[in-house]
Amino acid sequence: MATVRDVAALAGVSISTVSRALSVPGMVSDATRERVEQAAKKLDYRPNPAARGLRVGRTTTLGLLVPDLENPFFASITKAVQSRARTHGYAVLVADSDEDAGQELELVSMLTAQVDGLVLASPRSSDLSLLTAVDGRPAVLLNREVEGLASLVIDNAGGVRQSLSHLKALGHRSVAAVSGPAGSWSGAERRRGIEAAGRETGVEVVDVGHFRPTFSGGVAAADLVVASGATAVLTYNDLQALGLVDRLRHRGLQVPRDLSVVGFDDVSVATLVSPALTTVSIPLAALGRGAVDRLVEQLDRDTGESREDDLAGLADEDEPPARPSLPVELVVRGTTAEPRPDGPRA
Amino acid sequence: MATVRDVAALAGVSISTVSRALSVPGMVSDATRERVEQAAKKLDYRPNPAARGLRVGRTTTLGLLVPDLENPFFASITKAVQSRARTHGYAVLVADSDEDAGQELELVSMLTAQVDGLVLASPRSSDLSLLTAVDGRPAVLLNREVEGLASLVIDNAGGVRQSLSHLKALGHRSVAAVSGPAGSWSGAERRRGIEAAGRETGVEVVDVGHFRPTFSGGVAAADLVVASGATAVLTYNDLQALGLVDRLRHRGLQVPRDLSVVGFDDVSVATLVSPALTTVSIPLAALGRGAVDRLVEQLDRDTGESREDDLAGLADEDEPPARPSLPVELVVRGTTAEPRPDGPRA
DNA sequence: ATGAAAGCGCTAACAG
DNA sequence: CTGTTAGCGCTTTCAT
Repeated sequence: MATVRDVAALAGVSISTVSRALSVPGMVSDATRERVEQAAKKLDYRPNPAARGLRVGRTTTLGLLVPDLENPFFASITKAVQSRARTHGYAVLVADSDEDAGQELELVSMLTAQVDGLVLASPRSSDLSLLTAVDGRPAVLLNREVEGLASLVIDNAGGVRQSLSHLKALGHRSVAAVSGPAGSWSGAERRRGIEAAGRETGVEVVDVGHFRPTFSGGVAAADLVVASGATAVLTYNDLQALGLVDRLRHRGLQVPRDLSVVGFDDVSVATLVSPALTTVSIPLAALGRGAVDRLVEQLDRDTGESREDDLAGLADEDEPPARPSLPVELVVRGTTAEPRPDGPRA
Repeated sequence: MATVRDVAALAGVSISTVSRALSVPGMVSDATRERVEQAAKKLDYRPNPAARGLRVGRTTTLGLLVPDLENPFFASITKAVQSRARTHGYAVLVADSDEDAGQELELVSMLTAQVDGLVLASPRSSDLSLLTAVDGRPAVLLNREVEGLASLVIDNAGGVRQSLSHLKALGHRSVAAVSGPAGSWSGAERRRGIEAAGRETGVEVVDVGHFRPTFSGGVAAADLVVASGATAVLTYNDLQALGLVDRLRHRGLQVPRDLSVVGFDDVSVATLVSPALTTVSIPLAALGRGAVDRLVEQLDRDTGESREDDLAGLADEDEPPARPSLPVELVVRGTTAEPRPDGPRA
């Protein structure tokens, strides 16, 4: 690989001129800048990011930690994050913790050494572990809130509220709720949201317990849902909904005739099955982008923090930037309908 | 972050001793090593990878380039690659080209500067572009072969052969084939394989043309398949198969009663639909692992190439390491059955 | 076995 | 506007 020296030699200037011509173009004469640029192009010169990073103290690399890349939710997040990071000039190091809290923490400290900031998607570790692992370094939590850390979340409560309203409007009076994993932050949020919405709307909510956020989790929940006597069900996520529908079919029950089903996430398979799944759509791309933007903000602040000085600083402290949860949207497809006139089950 | 100097100061030794104690433990006395290790732990010292990289000339980072992270095939590859890379001590930089050949090439040259080697998964660019972009640097192609580059592929021909044999055994005599994107290397491989297998088995193969490797691509192909009069169809991938089945259903045709369908890839949704898809299963994890292993081999060779010298070197040249395509396996599920006794369609 | 010093490629003072 | 120089954190001769 060509270095500054090679370019400098070819252009007949010093290495610092090369550096300047390429990064602060306004600081050199047009003539030399031209020559340097040509020399650089001719040698296919690319500044060594490691060397620059060492000098400047920034790696222009972000770290992204996800629990499972094969989960379409995180695949989309990853796609959005790396795309947005690139537009900001950052590369992204991806690490998959395999849903393991221990590995998660280790990965955080591995990544920490080689990145400027971290995006932690749905981390499984405890609040405290997370706080100490991050240890004040730039980081943004996705789909999780921890006091003291920047985070970006979706409107979980709003999502389940929309679902319940939809079901009520169809005429359902008793709705089952399948909860997600016991440790899930968003699961807890949604459960709370469902209960609140149930009270508000006067719809009876029957919690059938915690189930894994997978197809088989949904299969396992199905029979309890049927036994509950509810005419509709809200699952923790789409995969569960799919498993539930499948189990129902095997039992000879039809969706939505015998039971209405609403998922959460709107993963792409939701439209590939029939009937297509009624579910809550999450702005995945916006989530990923937002996380990167927030992280880059932090990074920029750390760098050029002495701009408008105390005035701007104080204003910021008085009114911290609004940090709303991202809106979600119920999308009604084929798995919801009016309840059977003659009672809950077949 | 703590540096070597901090550790050296705390341990009361020189910085070079710290470096040695931590990387070549056998080169320092047990006593000092102990002290250095304790100091390092106490300060939570982590060698700065960028600095080490600058000195040693290796970044211990690998680059992975994929066309689309949201495609479950590549999500799995990514998961496997980053996992395997970690066991070899490498971090991985992920870049998504959005199926765009132009971006792909640009990303290769961006990544090149900050990684030791590249894994290029199903690259869309031309052979020549790829060759010049890689330009002799360590790289491994996944799911694509280019003369002059290391690559790892699956047995595409074997997969379609198994599919066709299965259909023939069920009694099918005329099978439609939906091709993938015109530029796809594996698509071409499969098409060739189908034709060869057709000749061998005496089954008539009707190519209905190229379609996008997506659900909608399958929907679009469905009517041509029906019109072809074939009693079964081989699609380019599972997503197509799903779309095809869906379109068939809308036309009032049943799978597998009216038409048998075989996909390719065995993505996880294949089992989530009903009937579950008969498809060709690919060893995703092995593919990802294999690519990393091959890349790391190259890297190690470049480093310590003067081990057994000419003898080993010559032996290697005479007999290049076996590079077989990875075996695939047909998994028969619900979308294939005997053809209707009374003719191809309903 | 250990320390001193050079230097990886780059940028940011500091001269001129 | 441009050149010289120091030094980011680390490994690796080269001495001792």
